[in-house]
Amino acid sequence: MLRLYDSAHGELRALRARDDGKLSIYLCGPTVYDVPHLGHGRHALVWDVLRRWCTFTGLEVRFVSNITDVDDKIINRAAKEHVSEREIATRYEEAWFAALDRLGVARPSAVPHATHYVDEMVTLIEDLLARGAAYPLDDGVYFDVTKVPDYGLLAGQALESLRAGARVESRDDKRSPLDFALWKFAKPGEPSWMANFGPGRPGWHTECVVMALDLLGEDFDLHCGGLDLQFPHHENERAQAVALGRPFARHWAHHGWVMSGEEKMSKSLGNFTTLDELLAEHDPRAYRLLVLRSHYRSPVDVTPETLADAERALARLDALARRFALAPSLRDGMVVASARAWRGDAAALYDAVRADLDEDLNCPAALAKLFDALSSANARADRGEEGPARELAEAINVLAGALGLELLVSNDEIDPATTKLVRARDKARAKKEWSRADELRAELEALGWTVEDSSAGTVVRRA
RNA sequence: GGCGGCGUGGCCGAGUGGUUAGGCAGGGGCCUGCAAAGCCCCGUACUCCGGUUCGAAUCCGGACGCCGCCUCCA
Repeated sequence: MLRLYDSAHGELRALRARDDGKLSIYLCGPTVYDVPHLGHGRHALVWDVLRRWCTFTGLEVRFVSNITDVDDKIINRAAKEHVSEREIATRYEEAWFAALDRLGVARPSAVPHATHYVDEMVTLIEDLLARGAAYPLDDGVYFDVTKVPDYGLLAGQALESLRAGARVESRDDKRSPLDFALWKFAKPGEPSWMANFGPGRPGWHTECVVMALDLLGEDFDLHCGGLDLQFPHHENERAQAVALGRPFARHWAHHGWVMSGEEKMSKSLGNFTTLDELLAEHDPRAYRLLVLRSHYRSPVDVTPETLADAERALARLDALARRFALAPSLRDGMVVASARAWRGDAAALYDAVRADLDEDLNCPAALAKLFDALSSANARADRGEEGPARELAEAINVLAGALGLELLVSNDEIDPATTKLVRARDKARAKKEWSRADELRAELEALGWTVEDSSAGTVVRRA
């Protein structure tokens, strides 16, 4: 049974699903007004790993993640570029999925777009108005946070203390400075939808609550996202559901930041690296490995050094794949459990990895087990224990794949000129012409190949 | 001001009352024509000060330092 830290209760809790054998997850997706950065990458990777692992262990996972395609930031950008909001949203949604595809993040089961759910949002706001949990002002409809007795649950603070700390410049006529806009009345030139309380557009917090309830139903299992969304976004989603008397997420989980040096990486600080910039220089798997090597709730420091470190660790995994000629594990997307038939060391490895992941998704500990096993597989092969070594290597391959980390045997195209050099070198080595063999190796390396000798002769791959 | 997190060996990073985390880098060795890959061995770390305990990096108290949330943010 998977236990996860539940942000609403501040403790580890068994993830008890509404329906046996199934898991419903909602992840707040991006507001598509700019290209994704490393923080978005971690956000996507962390929950991709959870989803993959749960799928691997036999759960049927429904994973919903939205696209916020109407928002102030999209409107502002559209105005700046003199193009439509729709054009901005489409452009950056494409950029989002392009980057996530490269990271090997599986597409969600469903990707609701806020603009397709406006009618449902209007209905929800009408309901809140009817219940007296919302009230109109001249620029929009607001939610009355005092109508939710445990408002502040996710913030970990009582309403009073939140109010005292409120830094937001507040309209005097809001009942509480923490009241938030459910609906913003239309301003000239902005996209708007009809509603009997006045034309306008939905507030962000209303979008997610509607889409989550519509696609996953009441009392769905897990709502996750970044720590920065815990308050106020998730608090406010929940508040609306509570005010409506509709059970919302059973569990809440939040992941930590990507740090750039000592600071949180964020748009507002302007210290972010885009995913495209990262992927131009690094194997996407290296970023996944780097992310997996810290606990999802801790900050992860992304620097050239930590990336290089992850790349070299990845090279060891690939070397294992080469040695045992392992087949790619992700050919069909998700790896589904094949661990039941495992015996011996492979079974023990699976148990150990599962124990780590079951305890709040402890990926760093699980990876440590995989690396232990990697050494063990190589050592056994060195000793000539081919069978057990191979079984273990294959288990490592499958388990890494279950985390979305695919081990790869390089399949570089080898051009005729290179083949010629390789053959010449093998010939020289056969005749024990060592200096000639070394010259040819240097030539190959100058052409960008990594050269290794094996029992089958010279093997090259792209450095 | 309120709330929360963190401080582990050269670097990254788990753990959390007694037992090797793991990776990267470094040193030594084996293998190899030499390399590469791989294997073996090695460093014996937990911010500081008190306390609890047979025993604390791990619990409690305090100090110092760093970070975050309370405003858009993954």
